[in-house]
Amino acid sequence: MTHPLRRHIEEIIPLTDEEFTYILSFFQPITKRKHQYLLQEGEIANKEYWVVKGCVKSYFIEDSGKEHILQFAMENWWITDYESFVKQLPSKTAIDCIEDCELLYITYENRDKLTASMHKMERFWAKKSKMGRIALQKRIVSLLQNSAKERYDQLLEQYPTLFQRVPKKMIAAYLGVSRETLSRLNS
Amino acid sequence: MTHPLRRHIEEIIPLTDEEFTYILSFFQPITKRKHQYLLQEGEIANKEYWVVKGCVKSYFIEDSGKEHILQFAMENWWITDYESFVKQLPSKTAIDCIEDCELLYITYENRDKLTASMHKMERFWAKKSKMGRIALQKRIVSLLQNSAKERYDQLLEQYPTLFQRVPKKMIAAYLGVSRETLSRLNS
DNA sequence: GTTTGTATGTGACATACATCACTTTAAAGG
DNA sequence: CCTTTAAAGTGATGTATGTCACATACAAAC
Repeated sequence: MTHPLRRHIEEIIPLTDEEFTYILSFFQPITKRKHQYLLQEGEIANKEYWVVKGCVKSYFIEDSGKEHILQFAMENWWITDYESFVKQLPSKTAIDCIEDCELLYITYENRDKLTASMHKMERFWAKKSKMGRIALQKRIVSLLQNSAKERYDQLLEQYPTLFQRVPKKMIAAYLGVSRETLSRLNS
Repeated sequence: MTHPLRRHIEEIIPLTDEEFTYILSFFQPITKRKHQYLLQEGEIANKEYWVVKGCVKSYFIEDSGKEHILQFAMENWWITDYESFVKQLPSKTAIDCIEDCELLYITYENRDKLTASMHKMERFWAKKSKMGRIALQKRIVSLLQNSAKERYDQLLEQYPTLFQRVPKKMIAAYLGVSRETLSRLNS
């Protein structure tokens, strides 16, 4: 059976067996339990994770104690603190497991080596970066244009499974509304 | 005197004279007057613009008539409808000149050719894409975390010249507040 | 220079959403 | 299985911001 990471990469760029073996050699597997962290605020993000199984969130807590979630990542999603990873500076966000997780990670150094030695992977990540930027643009549009209810409905439509896997208060923290308001949206 | 585009690229990657001459051959200059457009909603963005002089905005108008501004671009900034440009699909946004402008543009095909034939430029745009993504992330954080007043102050601090160049109602349309509210923020 | 339009300010009022307090329900942990 | 903790719902109330209406001040256009 094809490796799930290979299937994922081949959605963008076809690979030979040797190429995928080579790519995989740059990754390490790791398992984490619910509530364990992948990155703490202030650490330098020197790994990028790919979720094999489970669900994680990247988030920060403002001084008042309010949590804001920047990203969820479920199966086949990448996650890191992007700014910290790219600039190799302390991260302003943390990443926690919402469920028990199986992950693959690639270190900053290995990603550098892999992109330098394999142009296909440079193109793969360039494409991912473009897609990520487009997704963020859409979220900005949604925040500018839509009410809490509309953003809730959009998210539900786009990621219906998310709502069975994460508590509503995290959905609220992602959408930028209080959990009380979110609780009242359906009525 | 060094060409401003060369100075701009060399902030990221050093170039030889021959390399820059080669790069520049892929660009075309164009001038536009205030209120003219660079891209209309529904067109495919087949050009990416670099602002030599002047100021432009990318925006969309929602059904109610409310304008939302996604990006301003002044001297040394790049602008296009990123999603439309990358996917070569009709754009949901328009791009207009706020002042008389001098621009350089590169077509989609030329950018393809240039990145394919010159790895330095592939890396240049990859870096730009990463930085763009980080900037969008910050804007999301700001929308989730900060009040209208705080967002106003942040923007004023980051781009003080913008406030002398564009009407306040456009600042409002960028920040996601009504122009009336923005007008009351200083008091 | 008059006219027309655009930008900006401001009062009155409406409303979406936040906050606080409390209850109910469900899940996690020993 | 029982205890503790987290999740979710709901009322009462506060507040930031939106909307509508109108006034003033410029700037552009003819």
